[in-house]
Amino acid sequence: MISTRGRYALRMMIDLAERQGEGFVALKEIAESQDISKKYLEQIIPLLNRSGLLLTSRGVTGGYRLAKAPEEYTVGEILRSAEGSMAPVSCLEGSTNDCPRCGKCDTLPIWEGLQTVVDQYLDGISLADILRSKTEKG
Amino acid sequence: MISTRGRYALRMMIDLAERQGEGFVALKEIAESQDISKKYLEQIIPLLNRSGLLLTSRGVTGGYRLAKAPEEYTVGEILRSAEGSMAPVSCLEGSTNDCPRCGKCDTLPIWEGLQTVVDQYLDGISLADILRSKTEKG
DNA sequence: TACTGTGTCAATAGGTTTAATAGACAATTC
DNA sequence: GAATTGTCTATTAAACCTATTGACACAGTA
Repeated sequence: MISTRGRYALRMMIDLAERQGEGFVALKEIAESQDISKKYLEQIIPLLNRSGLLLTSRGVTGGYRLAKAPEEYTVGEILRSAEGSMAPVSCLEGSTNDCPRCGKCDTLPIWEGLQTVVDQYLDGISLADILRSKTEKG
Repeated sequence: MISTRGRYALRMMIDLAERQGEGFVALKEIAESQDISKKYLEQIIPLLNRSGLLLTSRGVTGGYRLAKAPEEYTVGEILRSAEGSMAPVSCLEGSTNDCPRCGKCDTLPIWEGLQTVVDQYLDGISLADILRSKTEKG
């Protein structure tokens, strides 16, 4: 289940992608246009920032903008940054599997396959794809 | 993220599938062989039972067995029974979407696609498939 | 320089969920 | 009727989710 952290992060990134060329956009504007608590978004931003997804400007004319072109962001990378991990089970988080049953686990291959399927799907969608389907629809 | 409810349920169903022909298997045996708290499994069983996945026998020789052949169970159906829902976002739970942003939501198509991909993967694996890959491995 | 609007960071809190544990009760067999 | 099984309800400790609050740092502008 994807929490509001990931969903809000994605909506914010889409909003910023739509406003490319407007320079830095204040968080207040994003929060209002997306109808999300600004204070809560504040907590999500560091998660995106430390992955280098955003550019920041401080001061009265400050705000955020995308660090790359919309084509270069995948939904998967955004969600993984915000959620910390998209692993379907905890033993697939991190680089090593610490589960004591790991060697004889009958279900592990299922979770590994699920993770592959999910990652392939989410990494196959870019921010640009989302903008494209928006203009097609409306 | 799949919780222990779903993971334990799946492991229990695999255990029962391996013991087909042994008649009714006591929960105590399953809990011990899978190293899962028997009392916790007790709570998961009603979730599987109300979906008709198990046959029950009470009394001193009682226990559980599969209601169908292993080929007829999919991993998806077991997980959905135990977890309640495999929807990636809450607005896709249930039959109607009550989200007020539903009509203009840019991200909804992404979650719908994710759900489709996940369901197709999980419903493509049967308990018999899991037993098969076990014997192949050793 | 003082002011104002921005981002940054830490702490807190209410609610829900998770993962159990415990105990009373019901059914069945020997 | 004693023992062993399943069934049901309640309780709990910990974690997590979803914010909210407030103090602080920074950068333009008057």
